[in-house]
Amino acid sequence: MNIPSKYDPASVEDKWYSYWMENGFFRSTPDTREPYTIVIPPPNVTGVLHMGHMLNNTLQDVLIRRARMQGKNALWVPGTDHASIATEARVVNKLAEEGIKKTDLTREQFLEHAWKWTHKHGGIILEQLKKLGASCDWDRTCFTMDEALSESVIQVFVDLFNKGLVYRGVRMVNWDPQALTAVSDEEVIHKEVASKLYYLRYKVEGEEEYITIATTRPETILGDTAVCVHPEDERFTKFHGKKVLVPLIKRPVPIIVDAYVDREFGTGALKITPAHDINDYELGLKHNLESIDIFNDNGTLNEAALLLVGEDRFKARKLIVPMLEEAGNLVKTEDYMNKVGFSERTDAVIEPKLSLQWFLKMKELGVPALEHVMNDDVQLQPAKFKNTYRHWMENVKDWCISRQLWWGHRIPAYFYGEGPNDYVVAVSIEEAVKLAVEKTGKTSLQAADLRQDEDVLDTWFSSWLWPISVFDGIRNPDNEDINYYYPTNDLVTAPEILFFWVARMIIAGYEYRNEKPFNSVYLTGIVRDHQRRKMSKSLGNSPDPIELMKKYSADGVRVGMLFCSPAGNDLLFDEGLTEQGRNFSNKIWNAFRLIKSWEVDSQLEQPAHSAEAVQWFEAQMAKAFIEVEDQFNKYRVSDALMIVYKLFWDEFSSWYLESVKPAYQKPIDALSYKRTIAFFDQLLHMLHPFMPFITEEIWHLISDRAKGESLMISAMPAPDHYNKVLIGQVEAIKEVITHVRSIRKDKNIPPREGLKLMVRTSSGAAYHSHLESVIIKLAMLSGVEMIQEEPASAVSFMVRNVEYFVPLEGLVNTAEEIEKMEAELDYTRGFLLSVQKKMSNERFVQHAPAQVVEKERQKMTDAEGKIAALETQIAKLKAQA
RNA sequence: GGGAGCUUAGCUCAGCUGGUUCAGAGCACCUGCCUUACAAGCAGGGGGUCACUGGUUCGAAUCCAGUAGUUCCCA
Repeated sequence: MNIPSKYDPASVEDKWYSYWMENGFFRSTPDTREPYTIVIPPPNVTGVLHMGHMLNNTLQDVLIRRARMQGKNALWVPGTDHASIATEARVVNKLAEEGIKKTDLTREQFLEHAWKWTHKHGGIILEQLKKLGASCDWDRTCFTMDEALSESVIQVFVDLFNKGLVYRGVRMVNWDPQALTAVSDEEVIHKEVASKLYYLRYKVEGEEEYITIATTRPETILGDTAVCVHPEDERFTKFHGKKVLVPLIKRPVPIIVDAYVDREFGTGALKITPAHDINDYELGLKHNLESIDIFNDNGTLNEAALLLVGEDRFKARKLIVPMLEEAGNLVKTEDYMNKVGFSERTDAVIEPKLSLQWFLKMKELGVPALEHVMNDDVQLQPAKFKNTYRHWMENVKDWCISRQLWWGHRIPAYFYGEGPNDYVVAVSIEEAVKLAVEKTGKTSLQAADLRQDEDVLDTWFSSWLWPISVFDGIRNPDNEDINYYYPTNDLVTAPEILFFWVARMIIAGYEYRNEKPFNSVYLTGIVRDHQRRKMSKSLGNSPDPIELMKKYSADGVRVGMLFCSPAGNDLLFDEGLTEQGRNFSNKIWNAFRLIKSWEVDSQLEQPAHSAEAVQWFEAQMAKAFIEVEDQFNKYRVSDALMIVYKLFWDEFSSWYLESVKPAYQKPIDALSYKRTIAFFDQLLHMLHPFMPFITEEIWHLISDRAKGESLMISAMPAPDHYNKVLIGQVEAIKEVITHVRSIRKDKNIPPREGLKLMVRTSSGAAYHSHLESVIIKLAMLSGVEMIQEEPASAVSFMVRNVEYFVPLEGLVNTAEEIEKMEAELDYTRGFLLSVQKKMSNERFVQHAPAQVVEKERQKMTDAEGKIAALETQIAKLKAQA
């Protein structure tokens, strides 16, 4: 058979993905098995795959494939999120390119465009996930704006409203003047910005005195309604109860006193603009100040500003400074670093703004969600995030759930009049008419008389139901799916959305199922480049995942991602790691090629070295299975992979295969062949969750398989014990072999030239003679001989107190040998001294556990034996010289 | 300003309830090999006062306190 020496993934990956799909291996329906469920964190419907998705979904696929092979009924539910702000922004941009303004369209027309866009681009990302090998049940693909999910959202809103938890109110919100919508606190990103601090003096009314304040936003003075000083600040006592004139517009405003003012900052006097600063707003409420809103929704100044009407806020800032200077109000300007809030979605500077919004009361709802995370009913992996979580939940604020957008779930509130409370909340307009009639007594009210709220709900208000709504558990709370699959097992997501999403899902879970949505949350790190910069489109430092998979194969990229992804730590992605992943594929491929090239001779007896190697590898592999299981239980997927990687590369390829490998063009015995194939088969099982494609390919090539058989649905071996003693013995003979190889290299002896190894045991040290034939084979020896007297002219070494000699006539440099041994003797003496010191310390012998003391005693006798052996050898060598 | 975390080899990180699995892994590096499975490879090898200072202890990378640097979250 002629198999190429390089594995070619391109021809393999699509073939097996189709095979899996055709056979319905990804599908799941409730049955009597234990379920294992993951719901995907739904990516934005119009998004494209980035490195964060790659990491996230690789992890999910590893978990789900492993669970499936462990005999669980594994279900991974895929889907997408409508992402109102992001998607609407894209649609607006696209329309703008076509010369269409959103304001020219009706809501219905705009939504038509948005749906078209969604259908065109939606699902691209899901197709990309298939390339990665994601074993989702695609028949269950959900979208947050599917009918069932939308109805669930509306039903929940109505329910929460009826429970008195949803309310409408005027609040200071984070206004995005570009998207023209309020955004939640969590969607505001604070960044340090170099700006200026302007010192402005306000004339005291009726006097020739001035109060100087400092501000970074001079344009907002037009909305000032007070100046505030600290009550105990003596500099200002004389002004208490007086008024100052706002510069330029000369509006008299009161000087108020409040301990809120930081006397040390700026001048110790603070201008108060309740409409445009959250702290000022609070003070305004406390002191009954007027609130003057000087901005339009798009960030330009309105009539209330009196000056610079129609100018953008940043232009107004530039323009007002010279005006203030001319009027004699500008005292000085300083450079200043301050934190400014930016919109996560549009990057516009957030404007604090008073507006009428819908809110959800969070305090009460949050109680079980906090409790069940703190007591580990819901486990955060890694647990360090519990602190952060608690901090947030203990300080949770009401959630502003309305957005001034069209793309999303429209708020089901229907107004029948102009009053602030002239509305009803209902799941449908028919229901709303009924309620409105009831509420008003006006039996003549009809659907046409009602006007639905224009706003839509925050996207997270639908995704917080995701683990329930994908199983239709809101509308049909007792259906078979939700009863079987919920709560789900693991959620894999980024810590950045711990509060946006994870916390709220937990809240919704307890509110609507009286049960957690998932057992564990695996928080992945952020994918960064090797300079620790976050990977982003704007920096251009993110590789295209699809290109990466083309270059290094899906398996290679999966392995590359996992190599650098300890849970909760950011990962520094490096293309070198995907290369390592690809190289690993190749290694597996070549091991397969080797085995496949063997010819079997059933007449042949199994050689001793093969029998020994088989026994040993069986133990070594069982050990690895047990360790992998342990790592998975700790969600240390990266470490689990490393165990498999080393098992395959070092133990299996470098030690085991080299031991059983027949000489060139010689056949192998049937028993060794059979065992080797069986080992390979098990290794493929172990590897499959990480590298599904190459393992499936080889699994089909290595033995005859029936139609419809697949590695992905075959059972994962689960040994529960292994021969620890044997593994320890093999570790010792590996050292022996390495020593011999090293001597060979030092002395430049070609591999063909057989060396003789002599062994001397004393003081009870054990030489593992049953493993001798492995030593002979791998160290390429001509023979092994047990001796009493050390031979003349030999290089020697010690492994675990057994002395080994390689006689090398004419090649031994006696002086060098002596030097080497004396160095080792020195070290061992020092070591012995430190142990003796410990043993002669009575407090150690008394306080330390007996086991520890016993170990120390053993070390002492070992070292003593070693010293004795070295001393006699050195003496002998010296006598010769 | 408040809170949390991190600091171990050139890089990325393991080291759980203090004691030979204690100074480890992978990559990178150095040396020699195109040895018929694999140069995307094989064999051999060199790297670290465990940030600093003090404390607890018979014993500290590990526990405690402080210092410095660094990252993140919240305001």
